[in-house]
Order: sequence, then C-alpha cells, then structure tokens
Amino acid sequence: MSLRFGILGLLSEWEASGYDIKKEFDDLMSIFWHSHLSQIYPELNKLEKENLIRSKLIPQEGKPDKIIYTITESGKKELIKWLLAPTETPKLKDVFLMQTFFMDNISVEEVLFKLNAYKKERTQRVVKMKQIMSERLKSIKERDVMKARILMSSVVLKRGYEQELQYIKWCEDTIQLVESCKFLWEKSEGNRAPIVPFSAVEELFMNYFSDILEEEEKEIN
Amino acid sequence: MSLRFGILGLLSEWEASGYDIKKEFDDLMSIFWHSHLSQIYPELNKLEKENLIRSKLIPQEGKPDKIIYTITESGKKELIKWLLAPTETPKLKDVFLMQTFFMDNISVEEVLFKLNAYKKERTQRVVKMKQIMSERLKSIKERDVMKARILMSSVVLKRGYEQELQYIKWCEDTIQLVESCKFLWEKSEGNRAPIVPFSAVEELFMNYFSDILEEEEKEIN
DNA sequence: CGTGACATGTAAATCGTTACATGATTTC
DNA sequence: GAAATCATGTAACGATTTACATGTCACG
Repeated sequence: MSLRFGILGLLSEWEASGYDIKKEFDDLMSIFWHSHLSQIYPELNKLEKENLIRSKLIPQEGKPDKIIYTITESGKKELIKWLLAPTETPKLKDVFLMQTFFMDNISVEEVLFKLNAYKKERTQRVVKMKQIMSERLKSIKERDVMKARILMSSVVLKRGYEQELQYIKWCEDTIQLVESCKFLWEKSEGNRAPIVPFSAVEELFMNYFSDILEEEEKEIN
Repeated sequence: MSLRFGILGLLSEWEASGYDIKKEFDDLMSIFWHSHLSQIYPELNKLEKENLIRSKLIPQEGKPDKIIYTITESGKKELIKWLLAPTETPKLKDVFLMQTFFMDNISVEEVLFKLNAYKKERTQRVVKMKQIMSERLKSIKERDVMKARILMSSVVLKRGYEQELQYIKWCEDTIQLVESCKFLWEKSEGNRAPIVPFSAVEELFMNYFSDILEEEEKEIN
C-alpha cells in the first residue's frame, strides 16, 4: 500500500521513469523504503489505469526509449489524503534483534563475534549515509535555496543517521556487557548452566541500563 | 523465513502451543517481530513435517484441548545454524518517515499536527514498554537467578526502549525546527513557493543537526 | 445474554522477492 | 570481450494480512 504513495510523492516534485524512481528508492529514500523494479513497473501501470499518473514515451538516442510519468490532479489529491490520514504505529521487524534474543544457544565467543560483525556492517552503512548527507548539505549551500521539501527530506535523513549511530552505540555497550558476563555461558557437569544469582551481575546490569533508567525522572507526556 | 526461527528459538527454551507462541510475539518479542495465528499454525505444521519440532495433544478441562510443540535435536541444529549465519543489514521500512518526507504537500499546521500525533502514539508505546521492563526487572530480582537468555532478552528490550525514546526526541526536535521554518510553506501569488535563501535558515538548520555533526570528530571504525 | 479469552485452523487476497527475458550502449 | 548501466517488463514463488469458520467456558 505504501509503495504507490512513495511513487506519487516522488512524482509530486519531478516527473520520472520507473528506472529513475528505483534509483531514488536506492538512494535517499532507502532510509524508509525500498522496492524492486519488478514491483515498480506493474505499480506504475496500475496507477496509470487509476488515472493517478499519466505517461509519455520519450525516444532516446544511444539509450533505450523511456516512459516518463507525471502526477495528475487526482493523484495529488490521493497523496494528500494519505498524508493527512493517521499513521498506525509500525510493527517492527529486526532480524538481528531476533537473533540476539536467542543467542544463549551459541557460545559467548560466537555472540561477541556476531555483535562485532553487525556493528561493522552498520558502521559501513553510516559512513555511506554520512557521504550522502554532506554532499546534500554542500549542494544546498551552493544553490543557496531553501524549500519545505528540502527541509523535510533533511529531517528524515537526520532520523536515519541518528538511528544508525545509536544502533552502533548499542552494539558497543552490549559487547561490553556480554564480555563481563561471559560466565553465564559456562556449562558445568551434565551440560547444565550454572545457577548464578542476579546479585552477581546487578551492578553491571544496572549500569548498562542507566541511561534509560535515568529517563524515569523526566516526565513523559 | 524468520518466523520459523522465531518459533524454533522460543521452543528452544519452553514447549508451547501456537496460541502461546502468538502471545509471546505480542508481548516481549513484539520489539523485533510479529505474526498472525493464521501464519503461525501452518508454519508449525510445516516445521513438524520437516521434523524440526514434535507435537503432543494435551486434553484440557474447561478449555479446548491444545497441541503443545517441543523442539527436536534437528530443530535445535537448524536454529544454531541460523544464529551463526551472517545477518544481512535489514532494509528499513518506516511509513511515518515516508509521510514526513513528502509533507511539503500539506500545510505547516497539518505537519505540526501530524508530528505531534505521532509523538503521542510513540509515547504511549514507550509507556507500555516501560511497564514490561520494570515488571521483568522486578521478577528477575525476586527470583534472583541470572541466565544468558535473561541477559540477551534484556539487551534486546533495551534496544527497543532506547529506539522509542530517540524517536520521540526526534519528533520534538523536528516540531521545533518546523515551527521556526513555517515561512517555507507560505505561498506567494500564483500559488508559488517563495524563494528563500539557505542563509535564512542556516543557523537553525545547523543547530538541529549539531548532535550528529559533532560526531564528525569522533572516529568511526 | 454478550463479550472476551482460549484454541485451531482454511481461503483468498495482497505484497514482496527472485528468476527469467530482451536488447542497446558505454567503460575497463 | 566482459561487466556495468540504461530500460521495461513477466512469471513463479514466498511471505503476510484479512476474512471466514467453529466451538467452549468464564465473567459481568
């Protein structure tokens, strides 16, 4: 349901081909959505049948011809209707957190390896995002033009970036905690886990949670 | 592909029925996954056919009979194989960020309304999570037993919680920024947006980005 | 006597991914 | 000569959601 609005949103600013749209999804918009060409092309055809967009064939030399789409009045109305509709809180999906949840099934060394590897992957992502952000910032400064669209795309970029940074920090903190709780993975005779009282890790545990427990004082409303 | 491992992971600790599994998905595990009963039941049957889990019928009085599943050796092996496999960095989907990206199409008042409403919804979620967390913490303290599984579920909870807090803070910061950039939504004659030089918002803009720009100094690796 | 929790499913529809199909041009 | 980019699609499969179907018991 959201893909169509991603397309309509894009076409509300520029006209574009399916191939162009895919590139936007892979670039800036990758922070909040992604899609395959094999889903974009049929969706464009559907949108045109519903009169929300219109196409024109552009012959090209040296490259294959392309089909450029523009948004219609009715399409813009649909987009605005969607923008004003209340957003349901999203149901999260995070495969790495799921793996983490069940990591008592593998050895501590493997846990630490996984956490480090994932941190590395996230770091690579944040480096790429940083590049996108500084390039954008530079081009905004150069063109010296500010618009609502530029503002809103920038705040979205910020959200994506800070999300990454925080995930990396979480990896670091968690690696530290696991490192100091290694003994929880030890197996005594009979392949049974040793019984460890909570008090043995209470300080470490509370320290790890300190930044969110401090929030307790701040009022939430 | 992940649902099956969510089920196997759960069954690696306790035996459970489809109905029990659904409740876990709705509770703690909702931070990283969710699923409908209509998907869980067929998946359980598939897993049993593949010999990864085994079922037994438990007759009950006063309640309908239920089918309890236990994990097999082969199931546990599959789970561990998955836990050790490298995790692809997830492709994010966030409908609210997508809406935000295109909010130049609605009025500032509507933008601010949407941001406030979403902040409220996220806040409700964080309140619920807080309850879950303090209940868990209390019960861990009372039972005075620490295990790797408890540690790992706690770190996942923390991730979910801090993610929510940060989203709320982003809403607040963004509301402030939009508030001070209201004029970007103004329309002059001919329904055209006024041309605003970047310098007019540079200070606000840079201030909004300050926390992530400061990270520039810290080295990432 | 209605609602919600308990309990297990099937069917249909939609959404998303991977594989297949085609063909031109540019760059290494 | 191989790989990447440009350009548009179809087909098959897999994952997910929504609707349908059935029945018991507890609580107010």
